[in-house]
This record gives sequence, C-alpha cells and structure tokens, in this order.
Amino acid sequence: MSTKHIILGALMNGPAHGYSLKSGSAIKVLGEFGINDGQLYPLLKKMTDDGLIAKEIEYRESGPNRHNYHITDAGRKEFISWLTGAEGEERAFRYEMIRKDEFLNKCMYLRFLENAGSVEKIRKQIAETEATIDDFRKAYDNMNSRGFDRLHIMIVRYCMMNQETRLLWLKEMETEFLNNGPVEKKKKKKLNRMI
Amino acid sequence: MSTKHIILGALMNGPAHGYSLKSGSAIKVLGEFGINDGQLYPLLKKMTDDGLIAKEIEYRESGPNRHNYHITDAGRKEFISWLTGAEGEERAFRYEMIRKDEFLNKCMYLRFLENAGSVEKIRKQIAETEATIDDFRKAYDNMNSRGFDRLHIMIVRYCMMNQETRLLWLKEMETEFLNNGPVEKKKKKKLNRMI
DNA sequence: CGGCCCATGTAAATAGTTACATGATTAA
DNA sequence: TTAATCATGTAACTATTTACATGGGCCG
Repeated sequence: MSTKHIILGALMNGPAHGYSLKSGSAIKVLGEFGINDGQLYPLLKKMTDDGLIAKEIEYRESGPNRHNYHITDAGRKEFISWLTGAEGEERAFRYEMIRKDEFLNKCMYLRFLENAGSVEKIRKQIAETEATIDDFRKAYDNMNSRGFDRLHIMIVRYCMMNQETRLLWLKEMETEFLNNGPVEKKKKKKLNRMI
Repeated sequence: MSTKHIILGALMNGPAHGYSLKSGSAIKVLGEFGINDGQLYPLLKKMTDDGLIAKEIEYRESGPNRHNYHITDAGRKEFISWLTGAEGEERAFRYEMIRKDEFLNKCMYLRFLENAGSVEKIRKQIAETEATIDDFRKAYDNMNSRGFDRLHIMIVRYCMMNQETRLLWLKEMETEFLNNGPVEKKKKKKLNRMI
C-alpha cells in the first residue's frame, strides 16, 4: 500500500492532523495527490491500530478538535525500510505510462476520430500543458529565489522537464496530423522524417 | 472505469477472446498494461450483461474453447463517446506524476537516507532507465522499418522521449548528490509552503 | 442568513490484486 | 514426465471513490 507510506513520509516531518495532511500547512502531498476523506480517515485509524502512528487529541475552543498524529518507532522503521528497499523501482513495462495518462490512452485510438477532432484534442492538450509548464516554472523560480532545499527544487524541475517533453511531442503530433494525419499510413513511406 | 474503455478499444479492432486480450497477437495493451484474470473475466461478463460486448463460444477440438467477444453498437457508441469527450484530459495537478512513480515518490524523502545510499539508488535507476530507453529505441526502429502506422510509432516515440528526459534528470540528480548532496542541514522550516 | 472553510468521520459501491481451481495441449 | 502455455473462471481480500452526515466558525 503506497498511501500508507505517503502518510508515514508526511509524519516524518512532524505531527499532523488528518485535515492538514490533505490541505494544511505541512507537506501538501496528500491533498495535491488527491487523497479523499473516505480513504484517509479509515487509513489513519488502521495505521494507528497497526502501531505505525499514534494520536493525541487537541481539544480546542475555537474550531473543531484536532487529532494530531505522530509517527511511532515502528512506523519510522517501516518507513525507512520502504525507502531503503528497491520495491517498486523496477523497470516500467512498455505501456505503463500510457495507461496512467488518460490523454495518451485516448491517443492510441485517434484513428477512430475525424482528423479535425484529433487536432482539436491535441491543441487543447497543448494549451493545458503550456499552462502546467508555466505553473511549474513559477514554482521553480520561486523556490530557487527563496533558497529552498535542492531536493525539492530538483523534483519540481523534473515535473517541469517532463511537461516540456510532453509539449514537444504534442507539437510533433499536431504537425503529424496536419500533414494529412498518421491514419492513412504505410503507402507513403515517410519513414525517414522522424528520428 | 478505464479498463472498460481499454477493452472496448481493443475490440474496436475486431473480436477477441479473453486470453488474447491479455497476451494475444492483436494489440497487447491489456497484457502489457498488466490486467489480471481476477479482473478481466468478471469485467468481460459485466460488460456483456451491460450490452457493451457480446460473445460467441468457439468450440475447438484442439485446445480449450474460446469465448470470442465482439463489440456491440452500444459498446461502440460508449467507446466513441469516451474518446470524443474531454474527461480525464484536464490539467494534471502538481504532484500527480510523483505519486504514480514509486521511485520519484521515494526521492521526496531522500534526505532521510545517507548520501551514499541515495547515490546508489539513483545509479540503479539510471541503469534501469538506460535499459528501458534501449528497449523503446529497438521497438521504435523496428516499427519504423516495418512501416507501422505513424500513430503507434509516435506513441512509442513519446515513451522514449520521456525516458530520455528521465535519464537526463537522474544524471543531474547524481551530480547534485555527488557535490555534497542536496540535503541541506540548514533551514527546513520553509519546506512547507510550496511542496 | 447562506455558503464556504475547518475537521471529523461512516456507508456503500467500485476497482483491482492475489490466490486458488480446472483441464487440455504442446514442448523440453 | 514435467513444465509451460492456452483458456477459463471464482473467492477473498485490499484499495479507492463517491456520497452522505455532523457541527462550529467566519465572511459578506
């Protein structure tokens, strides 16, 4: 279970309550990763039962009480063992990334669409990607100028690089479809055009 | 449910039986996407009940019988509607890709590891990535020389480009860690805001 | 006052994995 | 003869999503 490790990872930086794990001030991983209440709260309970984390309830007069969770020794051990181990770092099988990307997935079947429809789809995706790059670049510059730690800057950098690669490819796709589309293939061998 | 659409997409190319969807000759998407029997067979049954696909049993003397599924009009309609629609093509939220990538995920916490351990991890990942690139390049060249349709070539191309970007970044990471490592001993307090 | 943010949860459904079960053909 | 491949499936479990339920505080 990976969500478990994300929670442990978050709690390695100090205690946090459920809501803050999703949207609070600590590391916003869970929130931005899109965990939902229906999974988070039961999982916190289970991890407590398993002895990986423990909680103290913070009774507050203004606002609802908070259940502050902190990582236990067992949890820390589990986390480090996960971090050290090589599990999940194996080579991706060929089309793994396609399945994880709905747009890419759809691209597999673009030949069932009119050419114009494909181009429209690709252009929309180009716009999305450009916006995302912009967002990442802003975060990247901001983190750099504020002297954030290199590790986190590098991770944002990777996200940015990835989106830039995506944009490059999308533009190739657009060109491809504008030159008659890749659907009617084979006969004309323009094999040498791409590297 | 996305697996449903993958099955519909596969059947858009013509009928197939369960086993061939996983490992057969057509598009090996499902097999390479890693679907498992426990999901595939019940899903095929459900989709049949829902009227998206239909089956004919092919009784064979040599070898087990095959349940050949074909897409129905309702299934075709559902598929085209999914393909045309924009659902799932929205902009990725910031750390989506990290969560989908166990290695990246671990990278977030590399500061809890000894520098040497991090470098080792990164180098192993570099080796994996180089092997993957090699694999993609071979597939790409092969598909090109055999006159495959452009669409599928382009998709393999994207996979390749992505891995190349990954390699680039991994090498940056390696350098980063060799130059003392990005693990600052200094301000950890500002970690919170952006990430 | 109405709606959003904070903060906790539960219930029900869907999705996906792992393990098991069967039985025939084919290749080493 | 043993193992792998072909081909189907079920059962039990785990993971995830969606929807609901609660209640105080804050803002316009």
